[in-house]
Amino acid sequence: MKLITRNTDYALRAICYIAKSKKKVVSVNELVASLKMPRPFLRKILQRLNREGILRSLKGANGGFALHTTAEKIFLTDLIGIFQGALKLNECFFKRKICPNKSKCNLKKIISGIEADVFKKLKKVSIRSLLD
Amino acid sequence: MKLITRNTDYALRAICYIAKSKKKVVSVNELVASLKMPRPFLRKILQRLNREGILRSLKGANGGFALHTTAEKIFLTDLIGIFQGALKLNECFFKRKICPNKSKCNLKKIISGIEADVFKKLKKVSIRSLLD
DNA sequence: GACAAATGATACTATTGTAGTATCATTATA
DNA sequence: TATAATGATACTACAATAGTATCATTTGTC
Ligand code: FES
Ligand code: FES
Repeated sequence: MKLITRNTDYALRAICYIAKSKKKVVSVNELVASLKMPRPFLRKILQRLNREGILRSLKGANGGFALHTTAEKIFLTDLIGIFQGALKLNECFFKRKICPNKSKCNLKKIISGIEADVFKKLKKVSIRSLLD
Repeated sequence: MKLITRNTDYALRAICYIAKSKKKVVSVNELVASLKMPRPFLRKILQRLNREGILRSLKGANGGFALHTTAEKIFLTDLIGIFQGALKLNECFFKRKICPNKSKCNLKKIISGIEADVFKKLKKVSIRSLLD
């Protein structure tokens, strides 16, 4: 079971790199050279981050990607939300229908509690806090 | 992201059913009729649980499955371990090699903490505690 | 002993989610 | 206008999950 998939992880590294960079705007070329990630995959990820408002992009020569906001305001939960969908540890499988048990199910209560807890912790993790 | 996959979930329900049943030994027929799960899939799961020492099986007419131990001694983490492998939320993707950063990586520390916490909570959940 | 009712073992298929590629269009700078 | 960048989109590859199908073996009952 993975809490963080590869695209989230790559996104994280790329954003951290950009945040640490002297230059505001960083090209995919530079990112690929430094982070050793597959270029087309990384491009897809960065384009997505641009669409989602985490990064902003500049086209044309000398173009690249920059933070749209600051490292303090980007959270791990944002990235997980984008690339992995809402965190849902919890889902009743009972015949794939809405479960008649839902309200009294013990398991659901337990898992929901864990989920809330995990989310609370992840929500505190900003890019800034990962930069050392 | 799923904390509990379908085979773990089915295993859980089946074990609970057997634990609640008046009869010690319950046949797949009865389980399928009551729990409405796909029969061959459930069989595969039960056979696995037998091999893993959670259930014991009785072959031949009037055969079926019974708990190998008591409901107090079977934990959610056992089932997750069997069907989903060791819980590892955490794994550095850096070029798939062992990461040189491992010791100082902030992200790793955070995720490891969360993992330990989740595991601690799941470890407390016995089948008994799910029976109402 | 024959038959029926059960599980054991094993190999196969289907679906989904993740990971990654390929290509062409568009934009900005020099 | 050539070039260096991103935008958009469609496609392929791989792995994990979910499920099926079949035949062999064991056991109780008539
Ligand atoms: S059995 Fe449906 S939510 Fe638990
Ligand atoms: S970067 Fe390798 S463990 Fe975090």
